Amino acid sequence: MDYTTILSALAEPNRLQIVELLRKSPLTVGEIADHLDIRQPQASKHLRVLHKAGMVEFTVEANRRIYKLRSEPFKALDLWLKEYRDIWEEKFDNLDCYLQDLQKKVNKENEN
Amino acid sequence: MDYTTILSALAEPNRLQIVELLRKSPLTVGEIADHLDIRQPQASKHLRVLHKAGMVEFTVEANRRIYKLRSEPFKALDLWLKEYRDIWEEKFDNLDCYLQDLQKKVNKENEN
DNA sequence: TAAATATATTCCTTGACAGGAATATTCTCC
DNA sequence: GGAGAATATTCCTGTCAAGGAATATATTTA
Repeated sequence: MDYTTILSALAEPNRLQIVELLRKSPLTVGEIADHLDIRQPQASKHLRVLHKAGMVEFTVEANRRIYKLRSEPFKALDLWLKEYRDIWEEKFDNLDCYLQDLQKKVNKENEN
Repeated sequence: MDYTTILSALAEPNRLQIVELLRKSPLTVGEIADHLDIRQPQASKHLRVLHKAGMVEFTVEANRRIYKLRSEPFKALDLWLKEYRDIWEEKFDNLDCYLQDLQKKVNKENEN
């Protein structure tokens, strides 16, 4: 899954809004369509694009599907964006470095 | 400048590559066209889109234009992405919280 | 001033994609 | 099993964006 897939999935206004909605809580297709004031088929189609991009997943609940965000693409975007941080964070003083290293260690320990 | 503008600017493969290139160093239009193996007019057009999205700026140097990245849209994306961090960083232990608060204080002091 | 270089712009064509409408599929409940 | 609800899919149409080719604009150099 490459970046342009994720980015073009997010570039469509309705899909971006869907993602914003799902950030707060998982939702069914109908609920999403209601919130965005779009018709159900469009909601389904947008969700399909998001799903193919790996950005959402769903659980089947009777004849409804409950969609929620997946973390991986956001992690990927974050990783990509990290590479650009030194464009605007040119200044690293000692305390900053110390805290960042310490933070990394803590995160690493939490993975186990 | 809203997010979808930035995202659709980045969603095009050639433009994403241009951004990746400019991350390393500023470049002229011709150099960009060479690197991406595209024709000069397409490079100009893509740069125009990136410029309208506020992602690049240029300095005029004789009859050449030297393009470089602007930091603002990346800051904006980073800010947007921050809102999604708790999707995958669900676990906050005490040490984590302590360090994050401390980090915020440090950043705030650096702004002055 | 003429030629050459670097870049931007315009026009045209083609392909992708979003929305509308209708329909198919799947499940629940009576 | 039939009706209704929730969701997915298909077909159609219009719009928009990217690439190609040609041209315009600006700047340097001879």
